[in-house]
Amino acid sequence: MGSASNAELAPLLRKLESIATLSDPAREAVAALPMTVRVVEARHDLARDKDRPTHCCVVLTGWACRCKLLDEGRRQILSFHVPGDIPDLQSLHLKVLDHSLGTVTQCRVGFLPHEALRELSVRFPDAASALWRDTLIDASIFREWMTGIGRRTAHGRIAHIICEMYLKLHAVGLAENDRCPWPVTQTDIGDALGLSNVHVNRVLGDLRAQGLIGPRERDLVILDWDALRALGEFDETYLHMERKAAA
Amino acid sequence: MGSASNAELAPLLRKLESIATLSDPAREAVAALPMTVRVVEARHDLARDKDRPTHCCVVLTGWACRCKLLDEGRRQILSFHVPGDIPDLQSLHLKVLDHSLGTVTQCRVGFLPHEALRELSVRFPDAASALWRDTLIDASIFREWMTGIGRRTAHGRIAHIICEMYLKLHAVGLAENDRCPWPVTQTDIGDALGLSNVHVNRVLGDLRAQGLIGPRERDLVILDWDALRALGEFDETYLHMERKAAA
DNA sequence: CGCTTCTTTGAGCAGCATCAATACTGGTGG
DNA sequence: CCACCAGTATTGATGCTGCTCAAAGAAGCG
Repeated sequence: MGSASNAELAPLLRKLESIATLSDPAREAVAALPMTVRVVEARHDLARDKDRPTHCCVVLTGWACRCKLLDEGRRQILSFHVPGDIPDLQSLHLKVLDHSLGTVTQCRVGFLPHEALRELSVRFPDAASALWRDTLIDASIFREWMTGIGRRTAHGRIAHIICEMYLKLHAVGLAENDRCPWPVTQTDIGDALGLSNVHVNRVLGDLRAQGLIGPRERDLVILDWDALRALGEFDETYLHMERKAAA
Repeated sequence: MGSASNAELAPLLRKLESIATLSDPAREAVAALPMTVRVVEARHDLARDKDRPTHCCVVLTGWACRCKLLDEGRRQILSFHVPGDIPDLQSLHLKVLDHSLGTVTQCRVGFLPHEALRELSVRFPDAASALWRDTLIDASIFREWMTGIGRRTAHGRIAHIICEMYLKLHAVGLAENDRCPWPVTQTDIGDALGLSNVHVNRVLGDLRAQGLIGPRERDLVILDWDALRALGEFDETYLHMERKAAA
């Protein structure tokens, strides 16, 4: 456990300022939020379905994801989260969690007491708006994923999520030069997109063979933006970004 | 066009009180919101993708839906809306619409100026919480639909949406005795669940043959709740209702 | 270097899409 | 009152997309 500090909260501030404009007092109030920090190993739960959390989590480093578990091991990943995200901000107003939250990679995670966030919201309406807006963008991404899963081909879905994750990472300074971290397994991608891991593998193979993305390595390399955008019918409006990037 | 009145706003109040608790002053402030009312015919747009609305819509009677349109006539319906719902509440904080909103049946629709809602939010924090909460439940339903489309069979998805719509209608007093209005076409259901209209027809036929729902008529009749719940793995937690029904 | 996790590849198949034709239903006007 | 019409529901035939099962490479890690 650590204690609150401006440095620790930098990812959150950068994220909020990539989607909204904060007044100086609001920014300072966010930076002064009490936060405890923990390092959580990869593939561990941060909160479970049916929990009644008293804190919200901020991802400071690493990737997290939210998911629902069904019968017979079926899993639906609902979202991926990168530094600056507050994946369970909705728990501020929905007492019971309707899904689980866990790490994908090892993460540094900050815990913000609901009480402090509620007080922030009442005292700084523009901070409240920024947080509300964050949850609305979250919902907008759900709509886009739903559309992909319901009505796009496997190739389109995968092209689309590549575009999305690159832009999300770029907005917080973690992607540059058409290259970004890609710590998720093909099974993760499948569970996010409603596909089997085997089929994800084959489609990624196709995209590589067609020169849209680079060969397998630690980072994902995007070789042909136009083709990916076209294949995934990608239109970034739904990300509702205020500015292009923070880096 | 009409003008604001308590009677017109009753569906909105009933909906908000089914998901949150309002203080007396907040309830009165909601009832005093300025609203213009229009009757909109079935299958007409209320707002379009890329619009920058200055009002939010409240459904007063009838059903509405939100959808995204893709190439080659593909369509994804994102949600269905019944009286009391504010389908585009997110436009209060997201300037550009990322999808369209239209009527399913003929509707009476109320239009609430963003300005009035923003003022309400600042003056009555518990009204703001209720509205924020409403958008969070919206998002929760998106997560559930995403899970269904991604990981449930066609039979499960259809069973699930039947359970969901019945409960939503029941919460605002529009469903009783395992019977509820069902004004959507099989193509609508398909576009909501990522299925073809033909397959929806076959699955509905199965559900009827197995005695889970009644024969085709104006209303949908639920004959076997337990079987539908099991088939759709339906767990209403995600609807985050505060009380069982208003009727 | 041995273990586990992840990726890759092959073979066979099932769920659901597509195309196409036929019935039904409610609403309309003569 | 009935014929007509548009939209919707139903049914059949066919085949593609993506699933399942299975096994063999790669890669990271202690």
